[in-house]
Amino acid sequence: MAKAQFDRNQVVERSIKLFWQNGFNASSMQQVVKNTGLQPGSIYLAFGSKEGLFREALEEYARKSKECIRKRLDSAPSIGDGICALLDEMVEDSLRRNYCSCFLIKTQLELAAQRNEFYDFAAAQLAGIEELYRSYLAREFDADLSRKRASSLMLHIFGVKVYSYQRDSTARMREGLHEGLPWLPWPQQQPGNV
Amino acid sequence: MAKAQFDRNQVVERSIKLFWQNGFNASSMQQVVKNTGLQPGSIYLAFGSKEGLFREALEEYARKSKECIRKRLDSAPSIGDGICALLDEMVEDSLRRNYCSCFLIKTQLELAAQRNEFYDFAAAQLAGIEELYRSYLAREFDADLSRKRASSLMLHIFGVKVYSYQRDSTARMREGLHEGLPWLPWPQQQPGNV
DNA sequence: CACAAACTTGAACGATCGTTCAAATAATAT
DNA sequence: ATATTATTTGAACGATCGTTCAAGTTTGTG
Repeated sequence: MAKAQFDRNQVVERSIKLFWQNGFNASSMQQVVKNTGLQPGSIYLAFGSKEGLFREALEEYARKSKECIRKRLDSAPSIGDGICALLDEMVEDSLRRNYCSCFLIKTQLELAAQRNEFYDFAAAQLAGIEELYRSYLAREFDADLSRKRASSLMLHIFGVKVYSYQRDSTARMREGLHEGLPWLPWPQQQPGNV
Repeated sequence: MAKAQFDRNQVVERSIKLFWQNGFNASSMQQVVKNTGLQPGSIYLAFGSKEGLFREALEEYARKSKECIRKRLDSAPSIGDGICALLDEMVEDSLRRNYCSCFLIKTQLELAAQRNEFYDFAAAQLAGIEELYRSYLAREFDADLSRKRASSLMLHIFGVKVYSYQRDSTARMREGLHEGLPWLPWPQQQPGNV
């Protein structure tokens, strides 16, 4: 018997890129064929359907996203510092030429009307990320404040993931983040201001 | 010569509903035919293409959105009160069974990868809305603070438009908004809390 | 009423969609 | 080496996509 000849992980990675960029509906299986180098039959044998491939891509993206947050917060001198670093990365990310917001958010907005499994999954994962932040904040603040600040933080993160599409938005985003999240230990006040 | 027999405005309104709900790609012209009652030929004579109809729908949505903001802020006792009322409406809106976020934001996220005219239009309109808030805030705050608070407000609005898809999110959103926008004259502190 | 212009109709078009499957090929077991 | 099984191939399928257009109908004009 022959083993799988292709690197499943690489196929999933390239599918993440495609689906993340264009969304579910605007990504065709023919683009998948082109981007992965696999033939239709191989894809369908391995993933069953377009939905199957999308599911695996979305799950992998969510897994990596949470892993990334945990790593950052675990390695930071304080939770606040870690969150500042994460927010700063998000703002920096908006400068990339092919900025793509967040795969989970895009999936939720695109597929909300159909209320399908992907919408539910994305919602659950985003809720999981809020819970992740809350649990970290709970190490430094009381339960009530942790909950409130996690909510406020999520509002800002969602905001950044949309605001990033605006032209020359990085400076305004940073200002807005400082305004709305004054309890975070921002590296330094922007010089010569108020 | 015969005049147009159908109500163009009604067709645009129904197209807004369809496109807003499902997005550009997931809305088919056959659904438009079904929802408007018009035949394909009539639609193409009046709007030229799917893009043409979408353009008119998006433009009308943007026009009404800005009008709605102006009305609210003009009729409020203060800018802050008006903004609170608008935010409260957005939070309330998330309880509707067919909540659809914001047509401009959804369009931007869906069509960003193609960098087409609709993406540019949506971005410009959202920038216009931020400018609208800034100009109103400038009546009560100095230029620098108005700019910062308009940015912070937009981050929160974008945040609400995404966060609203989360289950039972209204209470957490309200908390998050109070946390992040403490300079607004919120009607009353939630009772029996901190 | 007759004519012309405006508008509606809806079957049909080519393109592309997601998907299938019989045949070819490659890898393993005997 | 041979048989068997796993995998790949890629042409082709039916469905649906956005769109067209010749024919039919309605409306305004003279």
